Amino acid sequence: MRIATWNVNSITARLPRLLPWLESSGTDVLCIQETKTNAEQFPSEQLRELGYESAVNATGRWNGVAVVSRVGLEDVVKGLPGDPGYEGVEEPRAVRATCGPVRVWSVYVPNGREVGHPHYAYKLQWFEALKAAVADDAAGSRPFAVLGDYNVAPTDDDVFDRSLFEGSTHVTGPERAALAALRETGLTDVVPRPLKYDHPFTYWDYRQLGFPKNRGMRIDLVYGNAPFAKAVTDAYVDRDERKGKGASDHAPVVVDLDV
DNA sequence: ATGGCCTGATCTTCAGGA
Repeated sequence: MRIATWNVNSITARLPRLLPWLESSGTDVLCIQETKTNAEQFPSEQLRELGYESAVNATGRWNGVAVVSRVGLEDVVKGLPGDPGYEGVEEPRAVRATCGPVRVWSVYVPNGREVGHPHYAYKLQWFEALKAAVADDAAGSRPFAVLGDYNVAPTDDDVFDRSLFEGSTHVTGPERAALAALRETGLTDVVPRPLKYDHPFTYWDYRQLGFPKNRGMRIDLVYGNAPFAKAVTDAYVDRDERKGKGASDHAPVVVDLDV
């Protein structure tokens, strides 16, 4: 089984690349983030024509997540139990589904904006809710993974230049501690291999030649439980999908499983 | 080749991204 996660930065804008990529890559299950659409405008019908069912949690121009699968789609849960919400509003940042033998969450962790900003506190609270929501499955015997845009670089090697991130979000102790706490539930960071260069970056800023200069970050992560991690036969970043016109600023992370 | 931001809405400017 081939499973992937991809922050598409608008599924409407990305559709001309997403649909061919699903087929050419042979992806069975795709976790999508930043659909930037509401559920009604999500291209469920076009995906269905390719043989994929969709579970969508999306409400408008911001955020939005989905799981699309051609190997079954059951037990759908839209939204994170215990989601703290931001300024009193719960945002569409999580959706869960069981796809054949594997259960997945597609998550879009809050950005945090700046250290000390209310959005940063929200980010840390959201991680706590995520941990509570996945703990049982993380410790379970069914292959299970939380895939998505975590908006945290787990180590200093996961950013192109640590010195440029001093005082910034995505690299702080509390954010990395939240990742560590999540792993304590029984999850392992399934680190993909890079297809080029030394670091498996998954995001490159659109600005200032970020991609050609490989000024990237690894913030799109696959956290799998023990049965999931044991079944992994390969994992890589499909950086080719970051190339050219009409690319998202994130590349897909692809994982092959023997399940 | 991989080339100096992109997206959608509040729409000719802006918020948000990270």
